[in-house]
Amino acid sequence: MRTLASLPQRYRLIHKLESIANLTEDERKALLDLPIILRDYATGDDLVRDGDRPRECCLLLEGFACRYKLMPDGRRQIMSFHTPGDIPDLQSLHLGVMDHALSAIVPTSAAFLQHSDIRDLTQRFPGLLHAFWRDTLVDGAIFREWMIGMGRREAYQRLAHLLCEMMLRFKAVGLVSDQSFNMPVTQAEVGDALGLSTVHVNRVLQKLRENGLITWTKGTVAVLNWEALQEAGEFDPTYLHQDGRLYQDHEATAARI
Amino acid sequence: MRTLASLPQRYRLIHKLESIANLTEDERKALLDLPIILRDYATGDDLVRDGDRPRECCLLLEGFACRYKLMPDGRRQIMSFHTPGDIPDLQSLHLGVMDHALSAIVPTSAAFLQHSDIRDLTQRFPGLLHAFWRDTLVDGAIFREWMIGMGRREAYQRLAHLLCEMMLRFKAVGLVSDQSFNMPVTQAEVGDALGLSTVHVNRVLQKLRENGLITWTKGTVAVLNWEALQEAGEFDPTYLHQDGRLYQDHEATAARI
DNA sequence: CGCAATATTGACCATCATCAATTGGCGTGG
DNA sequence: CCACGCCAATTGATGATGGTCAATATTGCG
Repeated sequence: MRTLASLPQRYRLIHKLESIANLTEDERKALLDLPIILRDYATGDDLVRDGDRPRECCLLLEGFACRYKLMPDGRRQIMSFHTPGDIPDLQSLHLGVMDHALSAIVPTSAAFLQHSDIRDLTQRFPGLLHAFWRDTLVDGAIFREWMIGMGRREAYQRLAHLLCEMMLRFKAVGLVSDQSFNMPVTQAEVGDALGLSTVHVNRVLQKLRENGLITWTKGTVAVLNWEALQEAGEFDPTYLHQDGRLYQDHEATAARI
Repeated sequence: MRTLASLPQRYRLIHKLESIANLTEDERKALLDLPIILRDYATGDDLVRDGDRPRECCLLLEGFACRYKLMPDGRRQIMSFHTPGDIPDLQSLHLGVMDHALSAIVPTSAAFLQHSDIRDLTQRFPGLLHAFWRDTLVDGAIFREWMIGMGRREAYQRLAHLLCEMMLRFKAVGLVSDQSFNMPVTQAEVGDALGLSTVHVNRVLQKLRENGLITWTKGTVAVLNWEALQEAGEFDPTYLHQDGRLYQDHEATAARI
């Protein structure tokens, strides 16, 4: 049986969890010993479908995914974006039925962890149980923040805020370099996430560029003026609860593994 | 030291939890033995404030509360409504800092449970730990549904959807009789929850009444046509995951296999 | 009875959606 | 190598949902 330890991306989950909780050496080891099933997906494929009753959770290794729900008329609301290191359907551990779907936005590979294995793990390591619980709570906090955006922020702010959030989340898994990160989503997808039309996303994006806040080409976002971007989005990172460890040192963590 | 068992509303929490999970006799008893601190609040008071680092969770006994966040310009976004039986800040068990506030919408009384007592309880009763975790996950599912509403549903649908949700949630704690329930919120508060202006809430409300779907006087909502209301809100109750007993059976079955 | 909060109504306006057309990038097959 | 096709990005024009402002009723309550 294959385990997480056999993968080149094995450190992603550890980084992610350590961005929100503190892990012991034993816990790190136990995580890496998790048996996995690898699966690859093409753009647009569903990893988990609305209505499913999963018996496994899915750890993203490469690519980019989103959770979404379709309206009866076919329109789509995207509820979250997910980077490598995320376990977007961790909730399925305790909510039997999926009330939304998870799909790959670009070619994506994922490691599937059996619920039974996770239950076993969290029984042996209560610290991991709390880390996972905490992860689902941060998830909820992000939903709340998106609600605020859609309810009370206008398009320009909303987009700026999303970019700030993604910047920090990518940073937490070591995927930001030189103030840029890979954000491989179409403007239509951004619209579905922010509750805006594609056309409007395009126009607002142009303003962000005109104002010298960002650059966004070929799926790569470069933040030119972090201060101004935060201000434009009224961004306060508290809700991300990325305070698992005060000072993160990814190099050190990577070296240990 | 006072315990939950000494209160007339002691069964609210049990009802609530049993609407989403299955409790054993021992677990029910242990819940009722929780030491509590009682506090009463007037309309508009904060039970928990943005930025707090709580060491206790708050179980609503009477009244009605909401979680909200203020924008820099003073506008407000309400992120959830809470009925007696809810523990709206259960998340504070694992997220140190409050990223929003909790306030009383009408005179409200609450029983505060120390984090340490809850931790103790969940250590002795893993079933309760899972029930609490599940509760926070249902919370998240409701946030997602509200996001969908604000992103993709227009005002009329949005309001109808909210009423459907509240109906089922009140039902779960035994607070619906004769297709009516107490919804003591102003139109301004509904607006802050749905991302609408007070004026628009008023107009949409009138349409719901004109169409014979509901009545809403003196804080009491009467649902005149449940079918039509669900249809108007495109309401699908799956996301409330009010299938605690069913679900637990599946889990137990799964565990046995 | 009278104040204050809430609900209601009307007029006007802004953000953003919709529709439609054009451009540009890129891979594929001839 | 180029034409074709497809998808994403872009632009323009028009309109609708819902916001804002302001005034007036209504209700609750001390």
